[in-house]
Amino acid sequence: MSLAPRQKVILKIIIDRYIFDAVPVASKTIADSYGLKISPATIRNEVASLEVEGYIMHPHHSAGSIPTDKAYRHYARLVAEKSQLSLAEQLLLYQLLRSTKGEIGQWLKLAATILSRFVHNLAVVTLPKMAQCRLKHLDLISLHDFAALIVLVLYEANIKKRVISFHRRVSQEDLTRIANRINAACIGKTSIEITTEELENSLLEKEVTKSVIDILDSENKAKYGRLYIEGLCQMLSQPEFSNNSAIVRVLELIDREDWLQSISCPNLNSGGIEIIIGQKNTEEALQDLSLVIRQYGIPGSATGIIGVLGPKRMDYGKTIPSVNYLSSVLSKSITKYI
Amino acid sequence: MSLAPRQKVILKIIIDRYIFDAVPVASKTIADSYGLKISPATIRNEVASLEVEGYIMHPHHSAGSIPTDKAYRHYARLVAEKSQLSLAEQLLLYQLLRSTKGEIGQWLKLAATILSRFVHNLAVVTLPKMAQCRLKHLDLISLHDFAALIVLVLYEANIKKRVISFHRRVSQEDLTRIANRINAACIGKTSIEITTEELENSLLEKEVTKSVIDILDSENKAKYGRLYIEGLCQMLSQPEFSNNSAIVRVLELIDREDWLQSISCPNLNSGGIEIIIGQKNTEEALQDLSLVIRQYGIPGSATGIIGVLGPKRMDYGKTIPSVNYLSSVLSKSITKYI
DNA sequence: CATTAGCACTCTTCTCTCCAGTCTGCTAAT
DNA sequence: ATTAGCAGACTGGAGAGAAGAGTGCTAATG
Repeated sequence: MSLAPRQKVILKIIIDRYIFDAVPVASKTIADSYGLKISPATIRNEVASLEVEGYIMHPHHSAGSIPTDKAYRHYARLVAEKSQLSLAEQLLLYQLLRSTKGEIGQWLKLAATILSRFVHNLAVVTLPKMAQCRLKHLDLISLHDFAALIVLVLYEANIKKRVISFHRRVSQEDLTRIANRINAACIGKTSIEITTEELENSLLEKEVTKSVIDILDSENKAKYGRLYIEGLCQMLSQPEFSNNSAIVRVLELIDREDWLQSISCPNLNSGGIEIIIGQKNTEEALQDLSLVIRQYGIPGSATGIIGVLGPKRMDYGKTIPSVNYLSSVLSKSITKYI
Repeated sequence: MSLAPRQKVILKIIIDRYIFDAVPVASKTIADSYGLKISPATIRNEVASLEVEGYIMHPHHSAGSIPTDKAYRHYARLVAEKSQLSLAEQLLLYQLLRSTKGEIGQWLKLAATILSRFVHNLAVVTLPKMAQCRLKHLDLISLHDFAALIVLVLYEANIKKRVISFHRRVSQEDLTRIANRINAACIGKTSIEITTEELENSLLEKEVTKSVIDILDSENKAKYGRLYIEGLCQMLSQPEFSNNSAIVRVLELIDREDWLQSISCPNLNSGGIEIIIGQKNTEEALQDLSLVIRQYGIPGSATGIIGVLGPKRMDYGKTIPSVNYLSSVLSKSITKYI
């Protein structure tokens, strides 16, 4: 059932207000502010039907109204279509993002920090990642006679390293020779394509190739690249986290490396923004929280995600366009690094 | 003034007990437990002199005793000399540490996780780092015509990368040639030694060399290598953090990248364990906490640190030998990676 | 018929008090 | 030197009461 226009206005006021000060909104407050020319009594009637429709609830009998998950979702859908950052805000974020150079990881971390400060919640950004990693360059560097460092440069400018041990002495010359051979044969290939090659002449070469495939495979298995999380204390300063069991729940969640992987985000691959509010979260620890995330990067090639985690009572009107904007900035700038 | 033997016993009981259950210790509790054959009244007399000496205090007039910073320091000094992990504990930690392979960062992170679970507090471990970084290997990998990825392998198996942009087209062949020349001339050198070289023939080579020096320099500037922090929620489950302003204070501290750098640890470079309790911390946010850290690695070559952060009321008897033991294990195993 | 004023009722929150429990500090006795 | 005993101090929780905020309902109003 659709809401009457005035109900929509009242609902919006309740949500805005509650997002602002985290206090249940009284009918008098609604009537007073915002120049609505109706009395508290009328508002109470409307609020009663909003409650029947499941958009608001009361924490106790004689308390003001607070929005339900349904209301937040309704609100977020509206906001996602309409809200944009002002030019000044866009410029601010853009300028802040330019203040580092060089390393993509540092830069994405900066992006997360900026986002978290801007929306006062926790920000997550992942390194961009290919669906199937391809080898760009291989180095073998002798550590000592019986061990070497494998350095793998992937497309997306990502670097993986691993130590490999040998049962016999191996010189740097041997290693260089093997690296050259593998580079010549495997550059641009995925782990599957490398397996089909039959380049292994020596046992050593075979061993190294196996490690390379192993590294590529383990990289492929991950849904996202390395995760940067910033602004924990931004989020935890929110009144929702005044009792510390809520804090511990969040900390335990993000202590787990894979928490982001287990969240299902159907819109993400199509490039849309994904807004998961409250109970809709499959992850139990997230059921009092909201997650706003979006993909960035070059679809089909390297993609990462950027997003915000916070209480359901987050400022969607600011958060959603911020994520959208930063996602597009990252998408454009990422080509520099790849 | 030195304490009488019985005072020492009582003091130890108070500290042990308070570390165990975080509740002020009453004279009756002391008398009852531990088979002391003296009455609460006698104990109260002794406690009174302990208070005069500054070893204990009372949170309010008729409350039990809690240890002061001075008491903790006294206690920690004793423990640091005597305590050792049991063989079973050593074996446990050792086995747990073997469960990963390949990448040093992952391994150190695992070490931090194990330590934090073991002592129920926050653990910090840094990547080992040379006082002066030396170049081990340089790679230049073309990203596109106008940009390349500089990959620097340092001793300590540490890898640094940076994107460099050019004003004209540069092919992979050019890059490889430059990389070979720089490798030939600079391997094993520090940033200072490289500057004195006069190998820059082309503008391009000059530019790359400058970047290399820059990367080495910025690496030199840092006091410690990359920091791994684990077990935040272990620490925050302690009763000391039941009010969340204490939590936010800690979070704000470790959000700052450089917090560890600003702590002065005179014992660290001589290889000893450093125990900084309460007010002795220069960092204000740490003044209610204790930090137990120690160097590991190969002095003069690559060294890192490993330590534990927790409330002053931490289990020094377990924490100190754990840090000691893990530091020595890391020192031995680190050679595999370097 | 939508709107509103008025009022009874509910629930929270703050403060105050009281009481039981805990523990110390002191004194006098051993 | 040690201890028993007791007064006094402080905490923490329970309970009561009052103030305040806000709703739901009803009846009146334009």
